[in-house]
Order: sequence, then C-alpha cells, then structure tokens
Amino acid sequence: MQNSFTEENYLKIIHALSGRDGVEVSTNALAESTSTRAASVTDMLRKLADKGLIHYKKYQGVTLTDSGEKVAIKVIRKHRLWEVFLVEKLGFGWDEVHDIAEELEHIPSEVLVEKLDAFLGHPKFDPHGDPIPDAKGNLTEPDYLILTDVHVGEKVLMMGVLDHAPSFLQHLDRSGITLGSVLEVREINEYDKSASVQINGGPTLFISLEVSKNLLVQRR
Amino acid sequence: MQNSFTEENYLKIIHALSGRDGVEVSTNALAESTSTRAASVTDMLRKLADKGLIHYKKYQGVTLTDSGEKVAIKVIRKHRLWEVFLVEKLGFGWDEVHDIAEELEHIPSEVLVEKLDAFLGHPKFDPHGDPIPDAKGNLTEPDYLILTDVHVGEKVLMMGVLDHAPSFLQHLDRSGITLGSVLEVREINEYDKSASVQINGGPTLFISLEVSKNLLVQRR
DNA sequence: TAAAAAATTTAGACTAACCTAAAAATATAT
DNA sequence: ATATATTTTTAGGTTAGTCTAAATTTTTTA
Ligand SMILES: [Mn+2]
Ligand SMILES: [Mn+2]
Ligand SMILES: [Mn+2]
Ligand SMILES: [Mn+2]
Repeated sequence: MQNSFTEENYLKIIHALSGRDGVEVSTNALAESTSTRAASVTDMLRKLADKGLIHYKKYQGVTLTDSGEKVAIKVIRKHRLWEVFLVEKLGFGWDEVHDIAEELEHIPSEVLVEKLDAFLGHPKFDPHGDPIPDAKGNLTEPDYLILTDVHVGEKVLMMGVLDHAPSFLQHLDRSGITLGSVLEVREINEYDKSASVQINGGPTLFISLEVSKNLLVQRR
Repeated sequence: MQNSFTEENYLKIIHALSGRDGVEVSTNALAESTSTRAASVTDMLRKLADKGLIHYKKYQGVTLTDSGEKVAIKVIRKHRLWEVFLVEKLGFGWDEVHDIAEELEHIPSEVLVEKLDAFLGHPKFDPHGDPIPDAKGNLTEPDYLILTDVHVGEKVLMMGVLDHAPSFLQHLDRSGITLGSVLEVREINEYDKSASVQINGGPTLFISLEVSKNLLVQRR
C-alpha cells in the first residue's frame, strides 16, 4: 500500500519533532505543525498506527517505527534534493524553494530520486545546510553550534540555519551572510545579548539574539 | 480558487478528446480515459461547469470554455516540459517518462515552470514530438502525416508518435527509429498493408500497419 | 414510429481528511 | 488529595471523489 501525501507529511513532521533522541510527540504539537485540529490528528494517528508506521498508545504521544522512520527519511531526502535542484539548476533563491519542495517531495518513483541525485552530483547538504540522507536512508546530523554558544574572539564558519522562513533568509542575504561565510564574534552586548560580528573579514554587523539563535556554525 | 489534481486531469483529457476542432466529448469517453465510472464523471462535469471551466448541457457532452482551455494548456505545458527535463537532463528513456510527468504536471508555481523552461532552453517539442505550448498558452499542432499516407518511394522525417505506450516506444527503439530518423518507404504489401521502410539510408525493416498508423512524419 | 438498446443522470453509499462540541484522561496547583 | 486546568479522545458532521443500482433520456433498429 502506498502512503498518501498527507500521511507522508505527518511522518515527516513526527520525525522533525521527535528529534535525534526519538522523544514522544504530542497530539497538540502535531495539530500545530500540520495546521489542523487535535481531533483530526487523533484520527490520523490511529491510521498510521494501524499501518505500523508509528508507535501509539492513547494519551501517550507517538514515535516513529523503523518502518515509519524509513518513509520519513525518504521524503526528507526528496525534499532536500529538490531544493538543491531548484537553487543550483533553476536559479531560485534559498528563501524561495521550501514551498515548492513541499510539493515535489511527494512525487513517487525511486529511480527519479536516484537520477536526480546523480544529476546534482550527490550533494551532501541542501541550500539551508541541512544534511541529505543517502540512498540507503542514512541521515547523519552534523553537530553544529548555535552562534549564541560562540565566545568573543572566536572565528566560525556559517553552516546552516534553524529557521527556514523566507523573511529570515532574506535578512541574512541583506547582511551578506551565506553558507560558508566566516563569522568572527567581536563583542556581545550584556544587556540584550546582541552581537557584533565581522563577516568574511569585511564589515562588522550587529546581530540580534533572535538571529544568533537561528545560525548554525562550526569552529574551524 | 485553485483547481484540484483531479479537475486538472479531467480538463487535460477533455482537451485531448475534444481535438483541435473542439468536438463534444461524451461522458463514457471520459469514464474510459479517467478509469472511473460514468456516474463519477457526471458528478465532476457538474462541478467543472459550476466553475465555468466547461460547457455542459445534460446528455449533450462537453467542451472546454476559454477558461478551461487555458488551464488544460498550462497542464500540458508542464507535462511536456517535465518530460524534456527527465529525458534531456536526467537520462530517462522516452518510454519511461510519461507516468512521472503525470505527477509533476500538477505541481503549482508559475515561476517554477518558467524557470524550468529557461533551464531547458525553451524547447518547442517534447521527447515524443508533441509541441510544447508557450508561456502565453499558444499551442500550435504541426500538421504531420501518418506513415500510412506516405507513398512508395517517398522519403520522410520521423517527427512524432501517436501511441505513447512504453511497449510501442521500446519497439521503435529496437527498430532504430527515433525522432529525426529518415524513413524511405520502399514497398507496401497489398495484403496486410505492412511496409518495407529504409531507416536513415541503412537497414530496411518491415513495419506493420499497426506501427505505421502511429508514426507521425513530415515530407522534407 | 414504436420498441429495444445504449448512454447518461440520479439516488444513495463509501473513504480520506478534515471540522466542532462534548466527554474522558492526564497533569497541575492549591 | 482534591479541585482545576490542560490535553486528548470520542461523537457526530462535512466535502471531494469515488462507487453500484436504478431511473431517465437519447439513439438505433425494426
Ligand atoms: Mn525545506
Ligand atoms: Mn532545506
Ligand atoms: Mn506524456
Ligand atoms: Mn509526451
């Protein structure tokens, strides 16, 4: 039996909310993420449990089964590969591709995914720095720091974003911050935790805590 | 209001069955093409008529309105552009792409289509020789001949196929007949109308009437 | 041109995915 | 340890798209 568009979305969202430690996901959290009501979520959870895709005990929240995890990772692989295609081949901005990839990720056909992957040169990361699962379903989350964890004087590489909202990505564009940028923290304001950060050895910018919390970086 | 996946399919099929002269399409023909029952078609026709996408009078068959035609042509444009992408960029065979394009054709986003079109170099024909509507919705069907209309001694160019079935396309592959092949009709068998056809000045093959009827060609 | 056949529509149901409102279970706070 | 608040589930409905069976209209045949 094939999984529906909707079922795939639930699995993907459970995967995201469950995190690497596979913590239980609540009905309300899913209602929020799927933009539906808790009652609708309960209906779907019963269905996904019947299909063996999630572990579900009433009132106890859900986690993915191995089978559900597999499906979720396939969808994530497709989503991220299509995002690479849209940015690298079609010339979209990284702020424009998420919604289109939300649709493309549900196109079936294993062979399509593998040919796309080859066409793109087997990329390891998507345009937002998120890792792309391999064909076998291995997904390894690199352990990046958040910019707020970086001390004054340290130089780090910008590796990804936590917030994928177009407005946030556009803000980074205007600040000249892209994947691979070198960020040196020059000063941290005691009062509001805003930071002065030098970008690629060039201009120094003020970065609010709100922005710092969403920047994934790596020591060099 | 957006049109659903299903509505788009109905419009596309009505367009195909209605032909260039815009003849009425019957409920049964649509049931056949959509692999549904006549009663289901009637339901959908009422809906499409309510949305102003088709002309529908009970028992009289349907035709597209200008508005419905526009939608149908957009879907056809997307279908054929994606087929070009799959063959030219991903390396699929022309016999493998139709079903995948059936899914991709429903991905929304005008800008995606236009960027894809540009990426592909604004192709005029899809891998089966079918013309690709332009961004404004102009679709001009070239008036090709069918191979059965070609007389002995004539040389023609292979320009397209009427049957898109994988088995037919694979048969052409095995015969060495592709878009652009030069076909010279050497002999036509009186009894079964099979033809001896020389391919690209090379080997001469027997071609059954069944095959001839599905080959679109052009005099040079 | 009336009867028979074929095509089409209507009537009544079903499933997937959603909803609101009410009931039940769990968690929190006095 | 209750009472209150929060979360989750259940009950009962809706819509889109499908179905079968029956009724109706159109077409064909005699
Ligand atoms: Mn995304
Ligand atoms: Mn991404
Ligand atoms: Mn096709
Ligand atoms: Mn085609």
